Amino acid sequence: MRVRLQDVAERAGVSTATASMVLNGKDDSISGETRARVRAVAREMRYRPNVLARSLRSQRTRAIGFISDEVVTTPYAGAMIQGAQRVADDHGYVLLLANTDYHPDVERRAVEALLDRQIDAAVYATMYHRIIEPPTSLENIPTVILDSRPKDEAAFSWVAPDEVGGAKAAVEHLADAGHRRIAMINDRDDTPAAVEREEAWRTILDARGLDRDLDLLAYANSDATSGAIAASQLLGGENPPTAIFCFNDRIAAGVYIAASRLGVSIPQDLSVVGFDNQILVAEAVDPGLTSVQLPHDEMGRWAMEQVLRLLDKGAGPQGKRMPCPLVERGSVAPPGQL
Amino acid sequence: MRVRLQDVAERAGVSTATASMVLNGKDDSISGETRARVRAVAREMRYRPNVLARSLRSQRTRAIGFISDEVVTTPYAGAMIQGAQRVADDHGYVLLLANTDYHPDVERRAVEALLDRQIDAAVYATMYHRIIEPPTSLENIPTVILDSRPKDEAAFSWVAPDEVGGAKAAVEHLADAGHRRIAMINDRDDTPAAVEREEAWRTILDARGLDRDLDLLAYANSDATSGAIAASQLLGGENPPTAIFCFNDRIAAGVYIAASRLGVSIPQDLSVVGFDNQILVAEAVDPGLTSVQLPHDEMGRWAMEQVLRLLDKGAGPQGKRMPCPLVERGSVAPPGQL
DNA sequence: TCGGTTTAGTAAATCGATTAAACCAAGGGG
DNA sequence: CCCCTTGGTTTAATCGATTTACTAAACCGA
Repeated sequence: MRVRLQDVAERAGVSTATASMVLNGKDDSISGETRARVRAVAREMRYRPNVLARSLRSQRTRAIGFISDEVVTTPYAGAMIQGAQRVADDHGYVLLLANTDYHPDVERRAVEALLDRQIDAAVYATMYHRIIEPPTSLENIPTVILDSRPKDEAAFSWVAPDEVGGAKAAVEHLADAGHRRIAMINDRDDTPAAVEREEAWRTILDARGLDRDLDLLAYANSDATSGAIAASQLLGGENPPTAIFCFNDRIAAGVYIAASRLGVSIPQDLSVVGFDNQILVAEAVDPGLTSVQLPHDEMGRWAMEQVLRLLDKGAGPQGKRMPCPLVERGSVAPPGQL
Repeated sequence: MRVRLQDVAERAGVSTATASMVLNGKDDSISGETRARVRAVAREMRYRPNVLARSLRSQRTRAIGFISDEVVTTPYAGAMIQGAQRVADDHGYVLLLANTDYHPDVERRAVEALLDRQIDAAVYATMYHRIIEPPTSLENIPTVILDSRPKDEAAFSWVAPDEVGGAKAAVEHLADAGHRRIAMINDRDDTPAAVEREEAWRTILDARGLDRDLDLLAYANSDATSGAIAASQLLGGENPPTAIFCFNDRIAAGVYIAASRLGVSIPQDLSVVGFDNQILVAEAVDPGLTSVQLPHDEMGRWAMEQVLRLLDKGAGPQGKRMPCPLVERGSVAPPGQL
């Protein structure tokens, strides 16, 4: 059986009230002697407060619900949880995990379960950047959206990647290397990530006065096989690009495959930039893939820090675009002298 | 303010005792009429019990601590959490996350924090298979070790990959394809994974009467660059192998890189099998990498199921080796006719 | 009609803390 | 000598449920 506050109090010859005050630092009106005795006994008996009882009384649990659509299949998500978890831990908070499986009913049940446990606040995370509408029951507690944006930006705090900034950096990097025909293989889905990255690509091409033919844009599903098909298409044209900016690293891996089959060598004949900076992919290909990093860890941290801000300062909702730095490896070089 | 049981009871004109019994199905001695009324009122008022209060009274929280050394950086871990989480969820349990950062002090603090919250049981997960000694405070509650084995196998339940079985399958697959010179690139660390996979490789070579020269075994760190170096070494010998079994997929990616540089084509001139079946890597290379899958999801499920078994049947500790299936892609073919 | 059993329900204790209010002794001021 | 602080501590209420022990009324057979 665990040692209770009462056990400590008895052994120290005081009431539980006194013991409680001493151990919680509210000991202004407790004599130094008693204070020392209680502390000594508590340590000696290895007393640890029952958080359940404390929370019930104080109406604060120091638990944060972490709701996500898929928990963690990709390494994507891992870093987000990790970032959030660290910050929570540093402040004596604990994370309560739940997932929605992309299903409204499951989501409702999961959120209820968390609220039943009286979580103080929640983080609502998604596996990829999109526009969402969290369950209304979350409006009653501080909630931060992680890796997406809410339909109603005034209702929730949120943090999402700065897709435009990241994509611009990627395309500018290629332009700076001297490329004039920079293609893009985008994802087929109509997500903010796809839309904004493509828009950024267009913006830079125009700003730099570079070629922007129709046949410099191709679409693929987000996997290597599909990426290889799109790449063969681009490279098989009559005036092929000298550089390709890919929606993600898996598509970029497909570009490597297509290039190798066509006898096009990277980076001499073709430069490639990916997105996501998935170490596993970026370092599995040769030469290493230059890629834009999604700042999952930073976003996770920011989300939790924002939760804490909302909790103690009662600050208002806030949105944040997190910068996406370019990570250079060996897949970019000046265009070949054809 | 949330609706309390008392509110329901008042509205229904009964005592909280009655309301509690009705809502918990202990209503043998409650009239059908009262029963119906209480239920109706509860539904109408959207009553949800306060789990904190219930847990305090009943001494059971329906919360399971999930302790891991790194939480989740690799996709490895993701699947383990996922598997465990699903099972927990199905049984009305919730996961409380904590990590140890491979540091005993952090671990102690984390475990204390969980115990303070009165978790009913714990899962102690690691990012890779090794021999561990969980903190003694966990011996007081049902604890299952996930992806490792305890020093004292009688004290804890555990589940770990069947390394030997998986590795044997891989090497046999190569032998079945007709290879007689099957090399292995192993990890340098002295972990169960490395030891057991190498042992399995030896066993099969001997059982099949295949070559087992010293120069068929190389070591590398677990990344592509290091794998490439080891592979060049193997392939540059005077009597090079026709197949390589790699400790993991990242090393296998290195083999691809080395092969491509040496003009050795896969699978015509060289067959490759990896370990881990990391989709990201296995599908990023061309041809796709045949690899042994680590059953993370299954292990996660099993661990949680075992936790539940320990909780309600009070069963004794148990160990389990989870099979590692071989996933075939395109990296294995019969040896070339040199 | 009486003791005994059912039926239907309630009062109060309990889980383990926190905290507002009350209490008591000592000392100082009028 | 009484009142008022002040310091030091305790009493008791409270958080929101569960559960044990108990009661009141109805019923039942002899």
